[in-house]
Amino acid sequence: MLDPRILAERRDEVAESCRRRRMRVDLDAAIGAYEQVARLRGALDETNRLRNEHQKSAQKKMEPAEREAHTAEGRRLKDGVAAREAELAAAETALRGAMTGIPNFVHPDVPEGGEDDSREIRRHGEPPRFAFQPLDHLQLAEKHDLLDFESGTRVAGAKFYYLKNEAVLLELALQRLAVEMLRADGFELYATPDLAKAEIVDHLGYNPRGEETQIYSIADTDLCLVGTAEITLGGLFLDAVLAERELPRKLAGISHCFRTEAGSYGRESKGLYRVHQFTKVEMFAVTRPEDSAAMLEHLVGIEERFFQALDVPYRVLDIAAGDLGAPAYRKYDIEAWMVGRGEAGGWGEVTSASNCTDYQARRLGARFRREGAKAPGSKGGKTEFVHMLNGTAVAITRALIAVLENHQQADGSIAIPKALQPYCGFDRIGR
RNA sequence: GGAGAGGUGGCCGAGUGGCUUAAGGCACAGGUUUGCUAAACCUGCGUACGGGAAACCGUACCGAGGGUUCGAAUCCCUCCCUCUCCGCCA
Repeated sequence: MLDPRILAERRDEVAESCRRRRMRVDLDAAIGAYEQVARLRGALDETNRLRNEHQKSAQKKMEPAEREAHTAEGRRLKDGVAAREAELAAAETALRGAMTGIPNFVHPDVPEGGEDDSREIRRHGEPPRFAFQPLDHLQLAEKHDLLDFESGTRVAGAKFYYLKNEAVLLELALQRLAVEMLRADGFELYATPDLAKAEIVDHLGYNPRGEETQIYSIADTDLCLVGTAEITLGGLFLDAVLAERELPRKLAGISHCFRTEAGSYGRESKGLYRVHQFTKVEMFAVTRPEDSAAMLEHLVGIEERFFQALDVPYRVLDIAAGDLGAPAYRKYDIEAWMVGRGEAGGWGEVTSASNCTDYQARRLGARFRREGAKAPGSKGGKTEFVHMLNGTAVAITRALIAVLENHQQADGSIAIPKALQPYCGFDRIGR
């Protein structure tokens, strides 16, 4: 969420950001709602002040008639307070509604346009050339008995699957490789809840309910199945006030991810590419405002090192404004080469790293106190909102596609990248 | 799941209707003093919003939400959470 005061001050910038994102948002309604809230809060404060004054004057002996008049006046004041509180609550609800539709600012260097306008900024490795007809990951899985989509469909529904045999060990190996790399880089390791309260989901900028939602809800509770550990890692900082010397915080979280994939059936959704459940190791960082840009580069660097270790060709994209999520100020995706995409292979998204600046932090109440400022318990310690970033270390299903398809051999076997071998315990699938 | 006890400021902890818009202590910050280490004393010390150049002033907040009352940390109701014991269980 943006700060309504900042919205009022920098209205034109926000309007520009909405234009670049191709979103139509009524900014003036939000500004008006904020002014209304401020006005009503002032009125409530004043009414409360009168009421407090009135009560203090009652702390003495009074004649019955005087006492009665005083009591009547007290009732009147109380009703006034209640009425203004109701007005204020309604206005605050309206303001929240207006503000949640407004996306974050956009970094000036982010490319204009939509999905197809993202800018390729780096490329590593070359798509493999096979002297034989390569198979896609579904065919490879069939050949080596690695996946069971049919049973997944029968037991849980379309787009659910079972991993089997070496695929199971590869899932664990990919997790372990990612976790070891992150630990070496100073990340704190977490295994996180797969459910979160709708309120937390909302605070991270995801929409937990409604037609378009990507999020599953648990019936008769206020819980959601998380779409990413970004939600639960971010939730760690609910109403937190951190010391400056604690920053940056770098957290790695393993979770299962659940997505309804509403409206996405039939689009690039072959096999494991788009499924309702997968396992992910997520990176989450909390920084001072001046450090978030460098942290975004750092997160992408880790993602690149991971795919280099898997010996998979990839490219890095600076995502265009029209394709950014509402909380993201800037986003880099990594696309790995996938042999099975399109006619002759293609790039498929495997990771995504976003700098959400203070957009999520404001809603979560995640702040920090500068070193110069006084500690809690003493005077004058202004707090500032932290910046929050997230990035995929590894989304197992998509990494699995890339590994299987890129490392298939002429004899039909699949070579396992060296970096994974210590963790999975084999160097080849098949033969 | 059953039974009991609790949730007060960064921490500990007092507080059963107006004399507390939260005592006292710890921690923290500034100062005074004692020729070391250290201690003693004084002062200050929550968060958010609004007003003010500032000193400061106003309002809200004692787990959350309702209720009673002219007045609630304090009484009533609902919910959440924590702890102890029992049961069950991976």
